[in-house]
Amino acid sequence: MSKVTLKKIAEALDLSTATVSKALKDYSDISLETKLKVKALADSLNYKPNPFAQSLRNKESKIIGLIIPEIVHDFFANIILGVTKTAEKYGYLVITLQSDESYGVEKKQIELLLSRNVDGILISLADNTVNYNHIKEIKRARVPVVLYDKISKSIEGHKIVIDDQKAAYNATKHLIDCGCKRIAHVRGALKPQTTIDRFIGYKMALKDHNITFDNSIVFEAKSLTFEEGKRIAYEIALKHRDIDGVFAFCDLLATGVLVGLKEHGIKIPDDVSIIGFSNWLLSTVTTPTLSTINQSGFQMGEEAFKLLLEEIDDIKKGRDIKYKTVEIPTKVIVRNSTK
Amino acid sequence: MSKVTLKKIAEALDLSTATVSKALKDYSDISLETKLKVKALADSLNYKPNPFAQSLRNKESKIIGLIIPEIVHDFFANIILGVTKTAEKYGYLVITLQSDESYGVEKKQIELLLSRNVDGILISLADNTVNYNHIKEIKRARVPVVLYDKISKSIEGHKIVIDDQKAAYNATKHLIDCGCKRIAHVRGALKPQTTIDRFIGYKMALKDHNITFDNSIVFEAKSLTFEEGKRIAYEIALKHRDIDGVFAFCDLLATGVLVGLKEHGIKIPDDVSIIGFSNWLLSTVTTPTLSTINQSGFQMGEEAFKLLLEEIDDIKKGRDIKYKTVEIPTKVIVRNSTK
DNA sequence: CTGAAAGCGCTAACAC
DNA sequence: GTGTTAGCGCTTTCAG
Repeated sequence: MSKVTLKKIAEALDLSTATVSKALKDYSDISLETKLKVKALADSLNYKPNPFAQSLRNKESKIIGLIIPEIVHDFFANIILGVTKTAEKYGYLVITLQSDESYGVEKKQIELLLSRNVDGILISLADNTVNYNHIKEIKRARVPVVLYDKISKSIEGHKIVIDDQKAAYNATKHLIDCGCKRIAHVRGALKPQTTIDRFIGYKMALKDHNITFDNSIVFEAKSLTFEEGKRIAYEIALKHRDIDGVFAFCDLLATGVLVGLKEHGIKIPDDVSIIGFSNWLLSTVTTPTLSTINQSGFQMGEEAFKLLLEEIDDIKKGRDIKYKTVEIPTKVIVRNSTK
Repeated sequence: MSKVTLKKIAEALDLSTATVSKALKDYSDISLETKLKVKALADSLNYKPNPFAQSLRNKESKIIGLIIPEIVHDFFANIILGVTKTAEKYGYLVITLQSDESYGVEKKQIELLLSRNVDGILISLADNTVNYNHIKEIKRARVPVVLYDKISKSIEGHKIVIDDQKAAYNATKHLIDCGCKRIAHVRGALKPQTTIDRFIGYKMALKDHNITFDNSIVFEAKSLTFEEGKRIAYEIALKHRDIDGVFAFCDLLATGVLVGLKEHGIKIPDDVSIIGFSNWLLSTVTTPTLSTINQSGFQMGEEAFKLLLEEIDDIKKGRDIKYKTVEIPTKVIVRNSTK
């Protein structure tokens, strides 16, 4: 059973390939009769256009690239899902690549995607990416790019973000609303923008509620791990018994803090309230369950793809584009670690 | 800056496109001098062959499809990672699709991948897939397929699996080695092969160690959730106080059981030892930490891709293939929920 | 050692 | 309404 092509259908019907092609695409200058005949045969032969030929001719692959820092991660996995499901709906397929949070890998993968002529690229920048030549490379190749989640202000283009400052503000405010007076923050490493923004949101909330900011109860996590959260909890238990609230950079750290404090006989939430960030699966299984900030990866992926598609269409039609930054809403999820 | 093509290089060097093409591919019938000249110019012009044209000519896309029941899942996410990283190494890119554990979606996605002429497909069957016409469809299109994780014995082809019976046997044996005499099993739904196999392994271990099997302490989870684990724990706490060990189908259920039993004042592992399955992140953050079975998704993905590549090559070279089933080893991870 | 030519399968401008 | 033609960019005989 060799492949059925336009030519075969044309020969069988004694038409030209051009007519067959147009008939299948419902061109207005083809007679109804011919269209019917052609479609009937194409159907019965189960004709499928050859995508290689179409791509060559149309100069588009209907495939986009998606670069993710880390696939095994609830939030990013949901982004993959949002992107692929939405793309599918619009006739696009997605090639997913993991950058391992490395600038070097990220750069290589962009080249790889470009060399395969993808129609667009979705990328979340690695934490150690400080140089944007690789992104400019994409622009130079006139391929649409949309930055999502970890973006850079110094790059022009569509962007999808969450408002980390606002989310952190709300998390901290929730602790304040629970009656906390002395609220610690467990932050991430110094550089990434998300860390900085969540720290800023935390400080703003304190200020707006007349709580003096005290840098001695801001703890920098050396790694975003459960163990590191526990280590910091020990420090709190030993040296900072007056703390009555903790806002942690992410759920894994928060879980470590929760378990670590409990080991020292500190009651959650009676003695200390804790809130995390991201709404990972594990925040639903701790005892008590962990309050957190929900950020919908699916929605972010969905919006990211839609913006990319918009840019693809704009470029195709030669429209000029005004770049947008879309914000995905976040929400405080109240569970039992805050009262 | 319009695209540089073979033709441009040929004209610039006053050669034919054929010669340029061959020079770049180091054909033996091209003079060294010409090769050097061509390569130098191609390099300086940053020539990249047009993949659409190559695909059309060579009838291969260098892209494979990967169908996953559920992306947001530690194990499957690791499989994606193993597949894509390995594929990348061999010059292939991966299109990932989620079947939502649905036969209907799975079937559609296969058609989609086939219509895009992928060079091969990797698939883990949805739990409710009982009909294999869609897999036969792939074979009919002469596209290589490899089944991984959730396979079917009635399909011919390469397969990658873990030995669920053996793994469950070892999990149960570990409980026995810990001194447990009355071991419950929290199983999954009736049908999927994994559920059945883990149940069989459990029974075999009991038998080999002279423990009488008792169906009244086999609990069927209606869903693989934390809450369901808790519900079953309550049942155990109320009606089966003599149970001193629990082997759960997966870590999420095990975590529910652990928390549920603790709520009833049952000490883990002193009163009851618990072991889960899959080694999810959450098994490292429970109190006590959860013993479990590790199954390497990365390795499974890696092996799956390699087998697929083997089949692709075999078909290309017209070799006949003898189908293999590769087993990925599992390991008992001893943590603090078993003693 | 090099090149002419054919063709992969499809599309679109243009002619009839 | 339909067909002719001319590619898209690459690879591979086969002839010279």
